[in-house]
This record gives sequence, C-alpha cells and structure tokens, in this order.
Amino acid sequence: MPQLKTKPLVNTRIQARNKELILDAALDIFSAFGFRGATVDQIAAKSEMSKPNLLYYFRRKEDIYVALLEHTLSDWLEPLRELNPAGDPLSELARYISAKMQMSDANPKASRLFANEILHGAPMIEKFLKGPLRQLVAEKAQVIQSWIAAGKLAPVDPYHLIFAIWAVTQHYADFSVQVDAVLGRREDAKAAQKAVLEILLRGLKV
Amino acid sequence: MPQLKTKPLVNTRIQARNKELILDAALDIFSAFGFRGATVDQIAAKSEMSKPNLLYYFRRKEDIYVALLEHTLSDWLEPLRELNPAGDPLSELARYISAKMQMSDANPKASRLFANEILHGAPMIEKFLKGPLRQLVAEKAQVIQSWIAAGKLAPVDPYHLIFAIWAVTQHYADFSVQVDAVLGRREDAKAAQKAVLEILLRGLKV
DNA sequence: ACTGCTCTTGACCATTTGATCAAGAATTAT
DNA sequence: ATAATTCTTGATCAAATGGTCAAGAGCAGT
Repeated sequence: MPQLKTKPLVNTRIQARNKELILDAALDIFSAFGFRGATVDQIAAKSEMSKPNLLYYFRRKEDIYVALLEHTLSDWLEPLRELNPAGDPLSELARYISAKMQMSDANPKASRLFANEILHGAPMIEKFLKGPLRQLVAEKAQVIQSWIAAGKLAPVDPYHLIFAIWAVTQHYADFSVQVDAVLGRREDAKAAQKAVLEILLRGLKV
Repeated sequence: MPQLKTKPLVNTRIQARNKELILDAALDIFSAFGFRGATVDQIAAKSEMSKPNLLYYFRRKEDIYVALLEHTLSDWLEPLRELNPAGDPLSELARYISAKMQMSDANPKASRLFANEILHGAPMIEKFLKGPLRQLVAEKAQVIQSWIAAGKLAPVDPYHLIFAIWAVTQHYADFSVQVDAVLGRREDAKAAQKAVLEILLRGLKV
C-alpha cells in the first residue's frame, strides 16, 4: 500500500536545517512585503531552494507564515513576563522598556511582521491576542496597580501605560524609515533608548 | 485627427463624483489589505463601478494609491503645524496630543494606510518624509527646545518626544485589534485620550 | 437634430502566482 | 548491497489579477 502524500512524521537533520533556512528567508520577505505581498518564489530564491522543494517542507504559503509567527510569539512576551512584582517599580519598568528597545533594534523584522499582521486585523493570531497575551497583560497590569496602591508609582492607568510602552518601543522598529527620514540620519539606538526611558519614566515618579 | 487615449483635461461633475467614490472605496480596501493585498476588482466592487470604468479615472492601481496618500498627507501634518510657540507649552502639547488621538479615533483607516506604507519602506512617500515632514518637525523641535531652554518644560529630547507622541497616538488606530483584544472590550476613545495625556504630559512638567 | 466629447462596459489578454505531479537523486535502515 | 524512505526539481496547471480594447450609451454645445 503506497504512502500517498503523507508528510514524514520524523524530523530528520535535513528537515531541521531546511525548515530553518526557509523560516529565515521567510522572515526577510514577509516582514518586508507582508503576507500578501510576499511570494513563494521570493522565499524559495532567498532560501536557495526550488519552489517545489520549499513546498515539500511547508505545504502552503500560509503554513510558513503561521510557523514564523508562532516561532516568535513567545519571545515577544518574555520581557513583560519578567516584570518582577517584588522589584523596584521604576527599575523594573526601566528594564522592561530597555529590553523592548533592544528587541526593536536587534530584530526589527520580527517586529514588523507582527505589526503588519495586527494592522491587517490579526487574522492568524486572534487567539493569541485574546488568550495568552490578554492573560499576561491582565496579570502585569495588576502588578502595576499594586505598585500604585502602595504609593510607589504615580497613578496612571496600567493598561494604557503598557500600551504606551509597546507603542513607543515598537515605533523605532516599525517606523524606522520615518524616524531616519525625520532625523536626517540613521537613528542611534543608544540615544533613542536613553530618550525613551526619560520620556516614559519621568512622569511615573511619585 | 483622433484624440487617441488622451485623458480629459477638464474636470466634469461626473469626474469629481466618481473620483471621490473611488477614493472612498480605495481607502477602505487599501487600509484593510495594504497596497499589494488590495485588488482593483475589490475597489471597483466597493465603488459600485465596473473595473474598466474605474480604470478610466485612474489608469493604474498605483495611481489610486498615490492619489489617496497625497489626498490625506497634508491633513496629517495640520495638528503639528498648529503647535504655537507663543502658547503655554503643556497646553499646546496637550492640544496636539488630543488632536492626534481624535484623528486616530475618527479616521483609523487613514492612519493604517500610512502605517502600512511606512512599514513597507515608504516607497511612495519618501520625498514627503525627507522633505515637508522633516522640515516641519525640525521647526517644531526647535520650538520645544526653546520651551526647555526657557525652563518651561522638562529637558527631554524634542525629536524623541514627537516620536513618542506619534507612536502612542497612532497605536490606538493602527493596533486597535490588539488593544481591544487585551482590554477584552472595545476601547473607549475618551478614556484612552485621558490616560495618554496623563502618561505623556506628567513627566514634562518642570 | 446633429456633432463631438465624455462615460460605461462585456469580452479579452498576458503575467503572476500558489500549488501539483511524476520521476529521479540522495540518504538511511536493514 | 539492497530496499525503503526522504529529498529534490523541471514541467505544468488553474486561478487570480492588472490592465486593454472596441463599441456603444449618455451628455453638452450648436
């Protein structure tokens, strides 16, 4: 009895290597052109692989995209997860903001991939947004609220504070073309981080 | 001698009406799907017009997109332009932030259109970013700097302050799906505006 | 009413693009 | 070594899509 069309269940070395190559290339292409704007041919070319071979590892274009999103979603949450209720509020927030700024600087492509997905209604990650993300933010908003209640932080809405941090930090990755154009030069990541910390934290002191 | 293929130079009433219809429909479609993701058929359907008729008014898909961007670019600058050097710094900034928040609430589609364009490298509006926008921001950064020098505002980098304001205010339009998902409900524009004003302005008091 | 221009559209075309297939090459297991 | 499985690809397909064309309908000026 022939094995018609069944995907191999094992994960060979070649599979691991090629999937990695494809996902690397796909991040480049999807982050630059969006899901619809990216073509399978482009990704295949970038991963130096024939198109049918690429589609041997990921049956459909959408599968690559989803794998890519899943592959990086948890990394995205990590810095927020580390916000420590027992730590000093301003230090903890400074650490979080710095970590986010560094992510924007080190991996702008992943940031743009998400930005694009959310901008277009987040059709693929709705469950993530309404599940794990909402859950984690609720938890950390609670932490911030307790800091405020203890008089250790200025009274600001915790949710909107988190939104502000996300907005500002991701701005440098997602809108870098605009930032650079307005500054008239490549933005300096260190200077930006310093300025952002000042702007966001100054008003949080009690 | 036949007039082969020359576009009419006059602007009839029908032209004005139909171009308007097309641009309205195009804003819906382009903001939802991006340039590449939108199709001419979709825009034609939404404007209740046959495809060839639509292409009678705008010869190429790109022409619609560019017209749409140009059509809204100057609106985008207006609130910043109104920042008054002679006014009270905190009031002026509060007014600017409020105006931006209201734009995000009233016209999220235009915001998403720009966000998408910039996210993908701003191929169509590079000149706008490096010209008029950069010019205006330089001018207003100077205003903010003079406020700081006069001791009327906390010492923050004016450019990054402007970026922070853009980032936060546009976040509510561009990432509304995420905001709503995290909040577990439709975000309340008034509450958001209040929270944003607090978070951004509190640290600017001297 | 006639004339010339503007407006509208069904049919059509070429290209792009996501995806398939069959067949052979390479690798792994026995 | 040999069989079984995994990997690779040229050729090909069907659908989607941006754009064209020719011909007719509508409208304005005379």
